[in-house]
Amino acid sequence: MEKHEKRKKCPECGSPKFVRVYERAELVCAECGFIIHDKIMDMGPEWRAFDQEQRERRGRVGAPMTFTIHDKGLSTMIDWRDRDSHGKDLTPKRRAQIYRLRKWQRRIRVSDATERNLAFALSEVDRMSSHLGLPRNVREAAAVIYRRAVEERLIRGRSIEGVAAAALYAACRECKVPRTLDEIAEVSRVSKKEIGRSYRFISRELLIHLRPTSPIDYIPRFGSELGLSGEVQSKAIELLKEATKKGLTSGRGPTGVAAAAIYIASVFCGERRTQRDVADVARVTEVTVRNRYKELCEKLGLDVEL
DNA sequence: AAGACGAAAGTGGTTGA
DNA sequence: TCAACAACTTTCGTCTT
Repeated sequence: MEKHEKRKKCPECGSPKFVRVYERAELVCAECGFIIHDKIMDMGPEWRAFDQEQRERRGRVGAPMTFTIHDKGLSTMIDWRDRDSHGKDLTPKRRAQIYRLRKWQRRIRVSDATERNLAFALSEVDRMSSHLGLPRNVREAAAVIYRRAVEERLIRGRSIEGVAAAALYAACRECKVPRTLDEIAEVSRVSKKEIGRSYRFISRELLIHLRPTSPIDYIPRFGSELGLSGEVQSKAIELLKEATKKGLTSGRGPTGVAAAAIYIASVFCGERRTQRDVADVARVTEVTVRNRYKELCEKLGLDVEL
């Protein structure tokens, strides 16, 4: 049995220890925090089954269905070549028939405006996700939210891009892979302001109630970007749990708090990063890092020896 | 020379009348 | 609709390593 299990090793530090973070769809090296694989939720199609039992248990059949293609990837395309399945030319009569079929398929598939808009919106979601390197499950979640928004007729008067970006923002938070409004806005074609407005609107109308983003959710990403070990990240999370208990995080920007925790943890574990570096990945200023870090030190009674 | 620290003024968004 | 407000940023000068 065990022979088949090739021990994976971290490409960064060679450690065989990993921490699985399902909610974030990440496989994180326990030693250095390197993100091995951010798509562990996407385990591929179950196209093959090796015995009768597996065949019966197989959950999905056929090509995988997805919410990110406007017709859920289930439509059949008529080939554009005028050949039959053997590659022979079609008779003129047959060609005319196929031509008419193609015409109707086009009309049915993306005929009305809503279908076309949906297709466009979902391609936008996909484009933005690619830019941000988001795992597939987040894209699916965003697509589901967008579809619901369409069904509830919430798009009228709002831009498709705005709502698409808002759906993605919501999906990120839902999946605990938060991105800031700024980050979304950067890869979007609309302003941060509009995304925020759309987000508030659809989350109210669709009754999506998301807790305010926890600074803890930012730790793996920031830690990884700074090349910090799992040890530092655990320490930072520990710090943040303490801080949350004492109400130090409410009313503060989660990225700033996360940055401060990372900074403290990095110093603590002898893997120091400068305030500048930490501030950069968290997209806040050094001043904010300092202020949060001062608060944390004082109120948590930490002795800081640098 | 680079990083840390802090004061002071400015910015954009929320809130409550 | 507007003003007060808190969080955060920008800028800049000083201190520390």
